[in-house]
Amino acid sequence: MNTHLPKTRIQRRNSQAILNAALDMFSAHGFRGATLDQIAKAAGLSKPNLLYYFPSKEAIHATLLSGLMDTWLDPLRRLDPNGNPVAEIVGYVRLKLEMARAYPRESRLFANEIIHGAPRIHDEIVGPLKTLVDEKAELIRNWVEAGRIAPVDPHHLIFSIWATTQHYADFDVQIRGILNPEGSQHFDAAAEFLETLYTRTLTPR
Amino acid sequence: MNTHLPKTRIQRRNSQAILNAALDMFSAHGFRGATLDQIAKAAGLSKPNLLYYFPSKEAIHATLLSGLMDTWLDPLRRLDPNGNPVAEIVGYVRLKLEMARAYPRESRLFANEIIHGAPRIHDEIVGPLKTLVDEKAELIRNWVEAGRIAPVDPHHLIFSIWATTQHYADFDVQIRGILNPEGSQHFDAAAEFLETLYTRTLTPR
DNA sequence: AAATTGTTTGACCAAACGGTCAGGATCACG
DNA sequence: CGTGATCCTGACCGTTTGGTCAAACAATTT
Repeated sequence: MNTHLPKTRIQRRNSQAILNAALDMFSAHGFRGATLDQIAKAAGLSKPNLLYYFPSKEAIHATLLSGLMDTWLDPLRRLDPNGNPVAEIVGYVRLKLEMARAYPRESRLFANEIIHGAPRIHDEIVGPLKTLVDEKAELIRNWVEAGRIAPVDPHHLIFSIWATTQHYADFDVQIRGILNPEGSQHFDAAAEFLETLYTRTLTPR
Repeated sequence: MNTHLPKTRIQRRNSQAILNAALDMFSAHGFRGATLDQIAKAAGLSKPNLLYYFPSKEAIHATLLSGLMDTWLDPLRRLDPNGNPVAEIVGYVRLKLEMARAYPRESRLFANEIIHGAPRIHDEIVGPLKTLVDEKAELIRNWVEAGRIAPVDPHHLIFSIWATTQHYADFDVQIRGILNPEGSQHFDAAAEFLETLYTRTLTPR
């Protein structure tokens, strides 16, 4: 492609500017809703110049998505079989929520793709993602069987963590409309709530 | 407008066909991603004929969205101050999940709108929605103070219910890719998990 | 300074899009 | 049957969009 191993200084700078502007636009308006002119303008380039760095709109989107996948799944990968089960899972929740706070654009880009049927990352989902999730679900199942956490369906537990944490990024407008928060303070209350939610659910009694 | 009180039989039938086809397209591809030609074709009409029933693409979308809002919030409205607190909330969860199963297109339409900043329903959010949510949050707060449910942040409790239930509609593709379910059986397991999640969280001890 | 390589642009294009319009077909009803 | 209202369509239009291209400009190397 065009973007791995950017050689010159200018290439690195412009590719980065394009990807950043594209992330803004794609996450705010969706793939179809974002235009090359918008992206180019936001990146401070002309449209032909933008297309000098990426062969197509599709290519920019693909670069963003594939670059995102790894980062996005990393917290789950780090769920440690040797740690304290409840602490591990609650820690995972906290990490995911911090990512929703720090990288809402990425979360929305991802959400958009999935809502629309994941046409460009379907293989990633039924492949590596499923493998990883199944592996971690198995780990959780073992914790349940060992009586170290209260019984729960591991897959649905993971889904609920994704849902509750990413919700704060994806539905940001709705939450702000209701809470009227200043800045992102409400994330602290969210963190506390989610910690309570999962601690009570998972602590064996 | 054009669509309230459709007079003739043909008007009723075609308006309905258009809205149904539009719901398909908008929920699958977003507002910008859906085209009038697609919608018209899916509704079995020509594009000019479609525009005989609705003045614009925007109008179709607005009709869908406003028609949806009421239905979507109804379950929350029915949270009963006189019922058993835990049962009321768990019942609300169950209802929302059933809606996600029965009306995934509506859920996605809504999700799409919010993700993209709710440009067309922002007033609804900071107005009626906020009012309703604040009112129900107050109810939950009272339950907490009366010791009838364990202490939780009411707003974030509601958010988590929205997130976990709608997730099964909005992220359907991802969930199917991971679980490989037949039909929508996995909704039963989801219902059981969520019931456990909220029962353990809310039951006072 | 010349030559090579890398970067940027204005002008342009074909396709797709939302929407219009004049007129033709069909229906309901006296 | 006739006639007015409703319903439907092909042809068309202006704009936007993703993308191309030849040529100009800048940087680097020799």
